Amino acid sequence: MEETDERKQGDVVDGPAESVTLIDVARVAGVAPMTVSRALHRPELVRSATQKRVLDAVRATGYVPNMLAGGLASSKSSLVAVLLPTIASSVFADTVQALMDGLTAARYQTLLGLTGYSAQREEELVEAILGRRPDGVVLAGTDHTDVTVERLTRAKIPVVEIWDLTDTPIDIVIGFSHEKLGEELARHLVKKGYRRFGVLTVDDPRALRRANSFIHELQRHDIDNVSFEIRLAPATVQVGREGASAVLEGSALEIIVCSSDTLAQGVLAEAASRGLQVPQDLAVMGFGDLSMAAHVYPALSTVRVDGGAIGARTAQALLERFASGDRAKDYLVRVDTGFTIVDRDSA
Amino acid sequence: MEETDERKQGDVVDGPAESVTLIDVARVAGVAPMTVSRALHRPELVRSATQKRVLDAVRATGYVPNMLAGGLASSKSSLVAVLLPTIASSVFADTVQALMDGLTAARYQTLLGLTGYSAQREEELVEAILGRRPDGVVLAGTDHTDVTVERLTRAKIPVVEIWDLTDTPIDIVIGFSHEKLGEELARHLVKKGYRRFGVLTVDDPRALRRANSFIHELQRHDIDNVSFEIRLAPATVQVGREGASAVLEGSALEIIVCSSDTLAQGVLAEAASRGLQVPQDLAVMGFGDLSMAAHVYPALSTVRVDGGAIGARTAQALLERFASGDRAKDYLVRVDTGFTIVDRDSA
DNA sequence: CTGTTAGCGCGTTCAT
DNA sequence: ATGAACGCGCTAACAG
Repeated sequence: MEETDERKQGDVVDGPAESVTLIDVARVAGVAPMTVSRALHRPELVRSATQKRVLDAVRATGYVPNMLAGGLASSKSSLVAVLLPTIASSVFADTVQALMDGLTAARYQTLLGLTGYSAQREEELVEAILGRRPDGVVLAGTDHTDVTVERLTRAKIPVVEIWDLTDTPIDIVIGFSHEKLGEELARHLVKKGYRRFGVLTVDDPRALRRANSFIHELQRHDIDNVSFEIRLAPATVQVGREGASAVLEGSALEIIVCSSDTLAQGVLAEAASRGLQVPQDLAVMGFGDLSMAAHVYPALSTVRVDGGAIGARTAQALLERFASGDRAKDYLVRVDTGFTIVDRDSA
Repeated sequence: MEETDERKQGDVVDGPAESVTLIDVARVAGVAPMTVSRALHRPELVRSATQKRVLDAVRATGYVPNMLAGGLASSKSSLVAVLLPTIASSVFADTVQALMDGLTAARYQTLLGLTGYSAQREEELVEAILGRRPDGVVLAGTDHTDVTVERLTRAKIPVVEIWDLTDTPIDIVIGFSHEKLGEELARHLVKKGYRRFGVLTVDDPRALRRANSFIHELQRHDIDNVSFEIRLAPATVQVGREGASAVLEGSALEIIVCSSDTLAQGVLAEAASRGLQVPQDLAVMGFGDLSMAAHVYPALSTVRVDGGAIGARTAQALLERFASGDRAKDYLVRVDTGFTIVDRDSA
């Protein structure tokens, strides 16, 4: 890392040095401050001639509205907080993109917080973030500390829990049931004739719930000897490969079910290095949204989730609430975005 | 998508309905509002007995400081804006993670904006975001509209341009030279004996600069017949695979240089489907930070960039500025984080 | 359609 | 170590 610090040349930018306020603009435009405010936010309430003079004054002065002041005065921040476990996990990428697209179009801005899969960290972040008086909060998952839930409830703003489903949401929940997914996947694979299963998962709470309900459903079909391996998050290809070794020890398996496409790729790599054909010798099941996986590994089966839909629906739900002025949430919304089992048949 | 809206059961949360203010806390604690403020922000200026009474009152009331009001009064928002082309491109994931880790530890919050590689969109976002009076701004790249640069300069706050290097930064720049990278890579590969090159890139500005300087340097070594293919961003594996087909048309190549690891994976897939051994029959060069690539494809060469270091260094630079009270930037900082050519030799 | 008054909740600056 | 007065920049609510 080469580093240089140098004196800056004497380049002074012309124009007003101090921050321009609404009052300055009003003075230049020859109107009252309130008229400037209106011209900017509710142009329909202002004569177009006045409107023009104001806009000219804004341009002339380089005025940038202070949203801290505006928010304080109006109790509306135009801010939405988004709390995710991590940004690394690409499963959330589409969701965030769609969510932000929707919010930005409606002139909302996004405050991002990273929880690292820790409910404790989420709790701290929620406290800090509520100080910003966001108009809404989006959280990944439904596992929160009691304090988090209480703070969120007291804030009396729309709260959306995503990428999961529950009968007792804080407010709005948009996602799918990880239990149902595990169950359906088990039934699907049993019906296809698989009997010797391996399960490889990281210790992310939602992944564990999928795995547990998967295994539980297998038991209902009298399949007990499942080779079960849990690794520490984050899920990387390397973890997948090492995990595959562990899972494959002992009895020969017909299929390994992974908690993510990334893990699955590691399993594929391990399979390849052992000379196993996928899916003939060993089938591999992933989970997620990594469109890459399907292209690179046509042999990989996966459970696909539409992260973009979750994000888009979340933005929509928030904007509806904002528009309706329902700052107090007096009805629940529960959207099941579902999932799709994408199966590469062994022939 | 199954959807349900249901009336909420009559669950009223106990505790104060309206927002608690500093004054309420002061009343409960039996002190002046100012003392509460101090107890919270500068505990060392308050007697520990008073301190305790205040904290008890805070807990009792469920008070959450209003940072809009605090920011307005103190002209300090504790907010850092981060503008990225996209969140999908995993190259930025490590950077954002490290940046936010550093900032969060210092109690700064992060406002995220997605520009979609559009300087115009960036300009609009900058305007909107400056209204929030952030204490600092982080931008990907150094290509901005004049208006963007002017607004940022006028804001008189630290501005960090990352993932690129320039002699004329707005303020701070932390990254590496894409031109130098292209040049060095060309020299490296020529020295290794390669002569028949293909280049596959997406139209992201920085990728194009790498590609152009790469090709230019090849020309200085009398290599002109480079098979050059530009595709529309975003870079996906699918694009990589299709692009590979295009690049491979015409004369046989010894190596294909890609603008990202993701594209490279598509090229690898295409190579495999043509029965080409990598790197013996065809070498493939990627770019980025996708640790996955190296594990899944040991045959893939790449130019590795330490995104985490960029993020960490950016946080550090910002925090230094904040601490020094240098709201007006009167010196330039230029950090070259460099890059590493990781070569899988053909034997 | 436009102006006036009042205050959002907090921190700065003095005084005590 | 603590308190009182003032204002940050803006908008709600009303008046005209």
